Parts: sequence; C-alpha cells; structure tokens
Amino acid sequence: MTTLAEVAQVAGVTAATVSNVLRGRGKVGAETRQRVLAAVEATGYRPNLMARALVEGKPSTLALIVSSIANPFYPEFALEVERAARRLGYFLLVCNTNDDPAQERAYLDAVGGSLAQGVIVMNADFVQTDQLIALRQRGVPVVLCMWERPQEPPNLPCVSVDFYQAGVLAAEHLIKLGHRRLGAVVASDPTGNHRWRYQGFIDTVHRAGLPWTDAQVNFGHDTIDDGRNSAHGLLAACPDLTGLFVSNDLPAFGVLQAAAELGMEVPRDLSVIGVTDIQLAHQMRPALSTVAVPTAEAAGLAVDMLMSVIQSPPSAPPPMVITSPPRLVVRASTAKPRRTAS
Amino acid sequence: MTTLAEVAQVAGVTAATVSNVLRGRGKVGAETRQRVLAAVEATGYRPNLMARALVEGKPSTLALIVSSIANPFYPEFALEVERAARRLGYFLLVCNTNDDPAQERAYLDAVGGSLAQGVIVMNADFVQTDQLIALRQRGVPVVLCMWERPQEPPNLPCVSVDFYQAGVLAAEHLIKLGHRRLGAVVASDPTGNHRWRYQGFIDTVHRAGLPWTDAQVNFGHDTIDDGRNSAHGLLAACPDLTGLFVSNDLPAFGVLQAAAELGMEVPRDLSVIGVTDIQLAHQMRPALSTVAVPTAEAAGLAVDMLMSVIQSPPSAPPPMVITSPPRLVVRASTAKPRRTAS
DNA sequence: ATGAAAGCGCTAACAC
DNA sequence: GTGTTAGCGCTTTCAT
Repeated sequence: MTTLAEVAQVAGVTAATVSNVLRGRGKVGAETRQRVLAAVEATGYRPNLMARALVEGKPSTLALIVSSIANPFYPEFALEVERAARRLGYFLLVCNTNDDPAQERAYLDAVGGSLAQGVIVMNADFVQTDQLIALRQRGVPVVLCMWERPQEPPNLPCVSVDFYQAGVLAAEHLIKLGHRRLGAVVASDPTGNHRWRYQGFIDTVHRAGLPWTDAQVNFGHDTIDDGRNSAHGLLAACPDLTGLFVSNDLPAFGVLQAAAELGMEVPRDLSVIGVTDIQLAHQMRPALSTVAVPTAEAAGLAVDMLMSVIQSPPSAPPPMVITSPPRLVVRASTAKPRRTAS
Repeated sequence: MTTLAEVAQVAGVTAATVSNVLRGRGKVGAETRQRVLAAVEATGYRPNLMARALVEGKPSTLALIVSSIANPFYPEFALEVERAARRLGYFLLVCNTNDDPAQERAYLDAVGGSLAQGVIVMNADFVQTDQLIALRQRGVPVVLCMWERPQEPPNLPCVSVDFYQAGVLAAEHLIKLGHRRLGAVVASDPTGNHRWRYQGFIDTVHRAGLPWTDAQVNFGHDTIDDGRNSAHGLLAACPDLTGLFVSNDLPAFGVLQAAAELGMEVPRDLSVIGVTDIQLAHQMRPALSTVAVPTAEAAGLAVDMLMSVIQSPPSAPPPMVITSPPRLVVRASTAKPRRTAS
C-alpha cells in the first residue's frame, strides 16, 4: 500500500507537493508535476480515503438505509440514489436492515461514527424515529425519503410523495371503468406505512357512494406471497368483487396469481391495480396497471436535500420537499367489469 | 460529533483509558469504568470509524462489486454476503458498476484506497481481469465469486460454481422428459460468462445424439426483454421446438411471456427451464423449473476466502474453492412433449 | 490502574 | 513553486 510520502520520495519532492498536484491545488511547476505524476503511476499509488476523510472531517460516503434489499423496489431506488451521489463525488453505502431493529441500530451507529457523511432513510415507519432525531441532534445529516404524507410532515428533513393521491387515482380509475364492488389488499398493517394510500383509496370509494365493509380489505406484508394469500382470502369472502386495489406492485403480482389459481381471468373477471410501477410491472402478464410514483425524482431530491442539510445547522427547521404527483399508468390488468354491478 | 478526548474530559480521565474500557483492553478500575461508561452515554459518543481504520491500517468494510443491482439475483446474493460479513464484524459496501468500466475502475480505485479492506467481485467476465490482478499485487485482497468454470481457474482467488454441470442437468432433464427438438436462449454472448453453462447443455444434447443447428440457439443479454425477444426469434425460425434451455431465470421469464404471446401453453406446448433459482422463479406462473445454484453457500465461502486472503501474502498461489453442485428443481414449466418428436 | 506520547496517511496554512 | 508544520481522532506501547 503505497503512501503519499513514498510517492514524494520517488519523485524527489515532499508529500505536500504530491498532494497539491493530485488535487490541483496550489502552484506546482510543470516539470515537477510530470515527475510526480510519473511517480504516482510507477508506484500505483491510491490516496487513502480514510486518512483523507479524517483530516477533512468527513468521509466521501453517503449511506442509504433500506428495510429489505430483496424487495425489487429498493434496488431500483438505490440505483438512482447512487447515480445522484456519484455525480456529486460520493460513494453510496447501501445498508440493508432486513426489518431488524438491531441491524438498523448498528448501521445508524456506524453512520454516526462517520462511516458516512450523511444518511438517507427509507420507510421511516419501520425505523425508530426518535433514534433518527437523536442522530440528527448529534449533528449527523439525516433525510427521510418517500415520506408518504406531505400533510403530516415528520420532525425531520424529508422528501415526500403524495401517496394519498396515489390511492385516489387508483380508486378513480376503477370507478370510472364502472366497477362498483371493489376490494383492497394493503401490504402493511392498518397503521403501517401504506395507511395513507389506502386512505386515499377508501375516501374516494366513499365519496363515490360505493358500498363498503371491512370484509373488502385485507392487511398483510409487502410480498408476492402475502398478496396472493390476501387475494385468496378476500375473494373467498366476497366472490363478487370485480376490482382490486393493491397498495404495492409486488403483492399485486401475487393477486394476479391468485386470480389465475381461482380460474378468474384478468382483466375480464377481475381488474387489478397496484402502486409504484416497479420495472417488473410492465413485464408481468398481464402487464400491471398501476399508479407510478416518481422514484428517480425522489432519489435525486433526497440526495440534494442531504447535501443542503449537510451545510445547514442541526437547529434549522427540517425542510420538506414534495415530488411531482403520482401518475396513473393503465396497462392490461384493468378493464371494464364484465357484468354490471348490482 | 463527540470525540474520545471529550468523553475523557467528562469522565475526568485520559483518552487512552476511555479507549481501553471501550475495547476491553488493558486494566481499568471498576469505578473508573463506570464513570467512563456514563460519560459515553451522556455524550452520545460513537467512535470515529475512519480514525480507527487509519490507525489500525484497515477499515471495517468489505466491498462487493456487482454489475447490475437491478438484476434481482444480485440483491439476493448481496444479502447473503452481508449476512456473512456482519457476522464477522464488517460492513458491506455494495458497489454497482452498471456494466460500466469507468464506474468499475472508480470503485476498484476506491477499494485500493482503503475504502474497504477487501473486495468480492462477481461476474469477473465483465471486469478487466488484469485490473484485478494489479489490485491484488498492490496488496488488496480480491476474490472472485461465482467463477463459472472450476476446470479453468483464473489467476485469482475464487469461489467456483460448476455451471457447466448446470447446463448438463438442464439438458438431461429435458431429454429424459422425451424432448428431441430443443432450443437454447443464452443470456450472454458466445464467449461471455454464460458460455460454460451453454457448453454443458450442448455437449449433453450432442451426447444424446439429438439433431442441432445454430438456428436453435440465440444469444442476448440477461434481461426479461432479451429473453422474450430471443424466444420470439427462435420460435419463428424453428416452430417445432418443444423444449427451451434458458441460461438464466430472468430471461426465462421473458421466454414464458413470449410463449404466451405466441399462443403456446407452457408446459403443454413448450417446456422451459432456467438456471439459478432466484426467488421469483417459484413465484412465476407457471412456476419455473430451473437448475438451482448454491447462492448462499457461495456467498459464505466468498467471505471466508476473503478473510483468509487478507491474512495470506499476495504472492501465495490463488486459492480456489468449489461449491456443492447445482441441483435440478422441477416445477411447472417443464413436462413431457405433447406430440412425440419426428 | 492510569497517563503521556507517538504515529497511522493525509491536507491546509504558512513560511521560505 | 516547494517545503515545513500542525493536526484530524484514534490505538498502542511504555512510563509512572
């Protein structure tokens, strides 16, 4: 592991000079620069990022905390965050907590210990918010991303997406198509992070004067299997449902499968709409209708916000920014109901 | 950002003592320890990992380089690597190169600059091997994971999986089922990293005395869309194919879709088998038959090997370890051909 | 049992 | 233009 001093010795100069040519600071003679560059090349020198981070008081790393990298949404999102981070000269540390508070604590501590200069936290609902607030008060830049309810900002900097509106759009779509017997598969508990998108959906259903009972909704987790199970339960309890709102794309895939298993054809016998528009959504058969959420935009905004939080004092009021609104994407899993509702 | 010195001052001791109690080294009076712990608690102190890495000469981070985090296989794999790394007290830096040599270089340089203590590289075929060898010679621990051909080890430490055998198993399965007109969708170029699994397949086909022409194989990329396109091309050229080998699960999903689009029913009209057994494979409809590869095992072995490489001199001959063999997993996408082959 | 001191590799003032 | 110096926050001998 070559060090600055060694390069300096080879070039016959001092460490400071090498540092200067490498970072383009200060004045260096053209001929000296050549010798230094040659020495760097010859020794295969790479600056020690730890040492640099130490003296500069901050590492060249940003952290992203996600609950489950196995859920395809997060990699897609991480990709965007990384892209934005790299543009700014940062590396991205993707921290997967597996929904485990202990792991989450460990990562947060590490970030607090300057493993990264700042941290973007997804799914703040799973995270101990007070822990995050403590972190912020200790001076660690924290931003929440994909906060689901702009109207109820948390006490932390955040990038907000109007998921309530996503629920509204989904419901409106189904209703406009002529569906009157709707159901919902929610991939969190009633107080979990999908509550707002469900609220948007249900409010719209009520506003349309459609009948609704609790038998028409099922709560579960954000997985294909849970989506499938929920759909089976729902369809067993209410066989006459013609349209299903699913609070995320992944469980929507499971719903699609459940329908097939029950001999129902989508969208002829059942319309299904998800939320998010992950890449797989358009690759499913039938291609999934969904409410697209501005993932890339949120990622970019989160990095921008992190940058500004890094520069502002911890006492400043937590900023919030809202992405552009969700967008309805109609594909092949939704259509007019076959038999008109009663 | 509290420092050791500050904690020491609060506790009325010196930094060395605080360090000692925190790391359980040296002798510390029981009562002093209490005061120190209290001070740590009061100040919310977190050790600066950069400073620690600097003095210890190595960071507490391992890096994993993958070509595309958007491909669901990598997150699954990364999860396992992280699990293994954390058990050993390391953080995992997931570096996504997007198949871009420039990004790859950047990450490799960063690792060379002690961003991480060692690096696990996937898909070595996409990576400039000479770059990796140079890295290793500069003393950076490198291990290749998922090397696809144990019989032809690279000149670097590696964890090998017998993908040739995976191709063999897939072919045998199809042939035993009675298929005689087979096709192959390969998700890399003919000299790419899927060449060996394809070789295993084709060797087995030949050994069985089955007819074969180049029209029966199509090369592409490791995506659903490419799988779909390849299948369309293949099936247009050879409409009488009854069994398709696909070199990876993701493109196999695309093949499933192409079949549906062509009005073919799987497995009645066409059998499809993939390789890897990613989680989505059993969640697809029809559930995908595939040759499972020991992902978690490979991940664990890679971390173990990295640990041993860290301790051994760079001049040592590169070790290689082979995982347990791939395993046939029969699900719903393969069956006996409907009409017997000519 | 605790403290003092050196130094990890680097950068940034400032001096020459 | 280039060198000297002083740390960044931590761990680790070595004194005391």
